[in-house]
Amino acid sequence: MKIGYPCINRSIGCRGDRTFRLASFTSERFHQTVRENLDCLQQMLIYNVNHEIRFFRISSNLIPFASHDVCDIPWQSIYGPQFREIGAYIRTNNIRISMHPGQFTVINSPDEEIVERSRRELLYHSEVLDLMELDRTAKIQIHIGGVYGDKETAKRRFIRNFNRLDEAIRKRLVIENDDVNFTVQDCLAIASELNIPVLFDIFHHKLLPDGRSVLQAMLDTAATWREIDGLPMIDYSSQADGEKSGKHSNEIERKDFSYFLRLLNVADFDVMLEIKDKEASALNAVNLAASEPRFIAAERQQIYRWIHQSGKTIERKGKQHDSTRANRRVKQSVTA
DNA sequence: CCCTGTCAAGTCACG
DNA sequence: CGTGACTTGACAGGG
Repeated sequence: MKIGYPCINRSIGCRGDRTFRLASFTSERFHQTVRENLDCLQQMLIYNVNHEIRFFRISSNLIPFASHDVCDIPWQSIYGPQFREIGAYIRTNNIRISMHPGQFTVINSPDEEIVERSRRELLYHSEVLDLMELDRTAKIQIHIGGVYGDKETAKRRFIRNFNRLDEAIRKRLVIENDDVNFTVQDCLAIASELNIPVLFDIFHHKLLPDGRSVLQAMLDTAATWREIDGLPMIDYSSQADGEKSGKHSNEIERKDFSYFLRLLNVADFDVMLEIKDKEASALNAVNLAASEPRFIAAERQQIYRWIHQSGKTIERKGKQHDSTRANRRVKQSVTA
């Protein structure tokens, strides 16, 4: 198991996701920002290795406007040497890498132009990973997309459009359950047709359950990852205390995470912590995992209940207007 | 310095 | 119909 955090490190004084306004796009501005982002990426990776954090999500902002018409700069060749250097560091230190394109990447859209823009955005992501010469365990995770009033048709269109994507994209693409439209079950159905992995998001699953227990969802999604894809990835986060249902918590909750850790004894994953305070939680998580306490019999019942909560205890936002009540319910179901 | 309107992109739900 | 939310709030202009 590796533990990681997404995109930015808040304690080293640089960010790897600097960008600028489209209106202020110039060659100078572009190069300045890309240099800054790549240098910072190297610093973040070094920080991670020094702190035993061996999983990292690279920001989609690494190369701003990379897939936009405005960008005719051959960044692939210009920054090729630095990409190879970063890739060598990643391989040497056995770091797992993922990327997660934005919500504008929708390959099941009925609008062909949106599909094409999405393809170009995905191509940019695959180029970054290819330039680093990473094997196909470096993944690009996306959601299925929109429903457009007919989920089955939307799923069929995802499958059809996936098959039209470049091989460089297809070999890295993994699909993730979301919190409003497509469940783990939906993703598994699509994945079995396309023979691609499903990345399990545990928090989304609690917000949009499909009847599976957390453990069952972990086992079923893990089974979609072949040897060549690497260890299954999982997105871990939990409910922000006292906030609207669906909001990620600001820091890791030790108890919830320690229960989660027990499940990793059953099915091994690389764990991405989608938590606001980033590397701070990753450090905590690494320490918690390192000091993984022995399984205590007295906790068996609690852990069993945690494993088997299907998510029905959490109301969807919107249907539950009294969010504090929903949040209290979430908390109870986790800590009961 | 601080304030704030706005930002490449899509979809959906809320009010 | 306008706004917020989403993997990540930050940029940029004005006071």
